Amino acid sequence: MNSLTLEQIAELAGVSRSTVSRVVNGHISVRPEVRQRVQQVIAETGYQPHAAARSLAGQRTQVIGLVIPRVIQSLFADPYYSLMIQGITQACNQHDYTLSLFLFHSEAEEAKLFPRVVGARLLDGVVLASAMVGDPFITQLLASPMPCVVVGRPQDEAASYVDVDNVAGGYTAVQHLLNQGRRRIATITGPLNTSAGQDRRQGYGNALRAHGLAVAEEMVQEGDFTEAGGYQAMQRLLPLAPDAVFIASDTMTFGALQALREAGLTVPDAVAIVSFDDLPMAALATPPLTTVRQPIRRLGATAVETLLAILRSGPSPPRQVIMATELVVRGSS
Amino acid sequence: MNSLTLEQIAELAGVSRSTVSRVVNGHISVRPEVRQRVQQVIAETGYQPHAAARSLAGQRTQVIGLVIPRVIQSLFADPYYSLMIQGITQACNQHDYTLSLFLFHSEAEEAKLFPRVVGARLLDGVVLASAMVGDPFITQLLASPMPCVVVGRPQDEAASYVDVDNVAGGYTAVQHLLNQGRRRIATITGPLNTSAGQDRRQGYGNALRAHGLAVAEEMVQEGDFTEAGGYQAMQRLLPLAPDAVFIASDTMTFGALQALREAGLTVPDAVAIVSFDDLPMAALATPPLTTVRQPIRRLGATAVETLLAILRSGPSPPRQVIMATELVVRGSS
DNA sequence: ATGAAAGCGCTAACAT
DNA sequence: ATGTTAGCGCTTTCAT
Repeated sequence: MNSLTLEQIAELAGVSRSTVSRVVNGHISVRPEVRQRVQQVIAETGYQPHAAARSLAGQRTQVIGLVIPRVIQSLFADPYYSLMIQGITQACNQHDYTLSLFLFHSEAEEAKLFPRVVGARLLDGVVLASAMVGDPFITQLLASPMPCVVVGRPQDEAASYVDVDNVAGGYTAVQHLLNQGRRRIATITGPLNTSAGQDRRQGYGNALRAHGLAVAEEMVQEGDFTEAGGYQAMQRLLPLAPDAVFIASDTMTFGALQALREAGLTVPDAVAIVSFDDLPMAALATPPLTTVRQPIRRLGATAVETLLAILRSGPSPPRQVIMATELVVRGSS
Repeated sequence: MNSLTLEQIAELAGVSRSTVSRVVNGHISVRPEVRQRVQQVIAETGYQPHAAARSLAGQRTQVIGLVIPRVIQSLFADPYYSLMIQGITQACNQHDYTLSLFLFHSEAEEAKLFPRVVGARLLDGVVLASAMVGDPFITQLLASPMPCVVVGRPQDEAASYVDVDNVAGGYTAVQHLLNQGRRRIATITGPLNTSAGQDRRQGYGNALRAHGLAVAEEMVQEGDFTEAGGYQAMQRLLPLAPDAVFIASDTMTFGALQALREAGLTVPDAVAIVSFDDLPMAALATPPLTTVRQPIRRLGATAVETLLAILRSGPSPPRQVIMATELVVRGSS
């Protein structure tokens, strides 16, 4: 079906190579009738341009990378990533870009693959997700000339990024609990070396302080965004007898619910819970979760679109998009 | 850091372009001292070959594709995919291949992207996952000259594939329930247009028949591998008062447990459950799940390795790998 | 063992 | 509006 070249199409259509190239790339300066004829031949033959030849001559690959540095393995299993990837692929498909996936399992892999990611010119740009603050890969990547959009809030404020307003999300969650009359409000945070972990914890503190309450450090337990981590963090919290917990992800909440069940505590009567994400499973939990919804798919799609905008019109000024969250009230609070 | 070309490295090392190329590609016919000198220069300069130029001249891209046709969106959120992707990326990283991800959200996208996947020569080969039986994309793909390994059991027996023994897995699960003295054993199947759905259901039937029991069609409820689907299927099963259920995926089991809780039925006392996958969450459920473990990561890695074997030594004979499952007994049975 | 040279299939600047 | 031409950076015969 296809090892035709531009040259052959040109011959079949009785025009030059350049004209075919112009048609393929949608340039304007081609007479409609000629364009028509060429398109006809292309359709009949099933001609498909050779990607490598195009990249070589044209200096762009139409490929972008999704880079996920050193996720803890169980963390990547969070449906969060699947949803983000769905948004990313959808945007790529729509804009005729191909997505390459770089998932690193160790620092050694990061180091080994870094040159290939930035040096082999096989990527026009990169979406960087779920980076731990201070990961050397990110630092290097942002310092390189490779166009890059971070999903999350990078330390480097000159970087382009797409994020949800995690501080506001955390604030809203805790405010909701306060409004319900809860006062012994604990939190299970995400990893505090991620921006999402930090920011949601910040929102928790802000809300308490806004209501004249102090943050008790023992009421703040760090989790790791996994179900097992949520379970353990909740167990550490139980002796403190909180009447509510803000948990920084739905997945951790599933683990925390388990710990509460084992302790014989009912939700929301004994302990109210608000969590974060609104995964598809959140509505199906027992009880259904009150949770701060973030638009995960759109986050992924927006990251791609932001990257494409940078590819079109240059890296400056950095593009920074903050998306809103929305509190979804269900049975757990 | 890098827009060096082979030519420049050659000059710096005082050799010809060809020699540098030989060193880069590990050919034998280079004097050790020369090789050394060239490698030195490469290391010092951080030279990285240009991927597109290489592909164009060398006829191979060192990129493979992971193609997932038309998943229902919520299905892709199953941690199963994350785990498989982890195995796939790990194998790719190890063998210096890049992975491109093609995730289709509609038949229109499949049709639009098919020519790019097989025609643009940007892929050396393809791993095809989670295909529905009879999906036109698969038919076309297997008919094309693109080297391909299916994860699952394709209809076309001439295709190369990697799968777990789903029939045996289902059999073992149900046999376990029979051994516990259960007799009213129902099943919630996967989608019956997938090979995994079909085969696990087959194993269920085989086990019943082996014990002299007949399959009652109303005890077989089709699910869709999602939690919501499991919930609904279990609700349909409740009026039939099964004393055990074999559920074809852990994710569906989470939904089914919810339905049982709402009905006030205890697991395993009133209803015993065996499911399939052994996701990380399975051990944390209430109760912990008895489940048929399948080596999801290794499945992904093996698919890649099988594909690379085909790339090395041709498509025939088709390579077909069947991996074993293992029953993990926990609290739900 | 090494170098010279001919492409791989395309884009884009230039010429017409 | 269209054709001509010079690369893009590499691999791979073919000489030597």
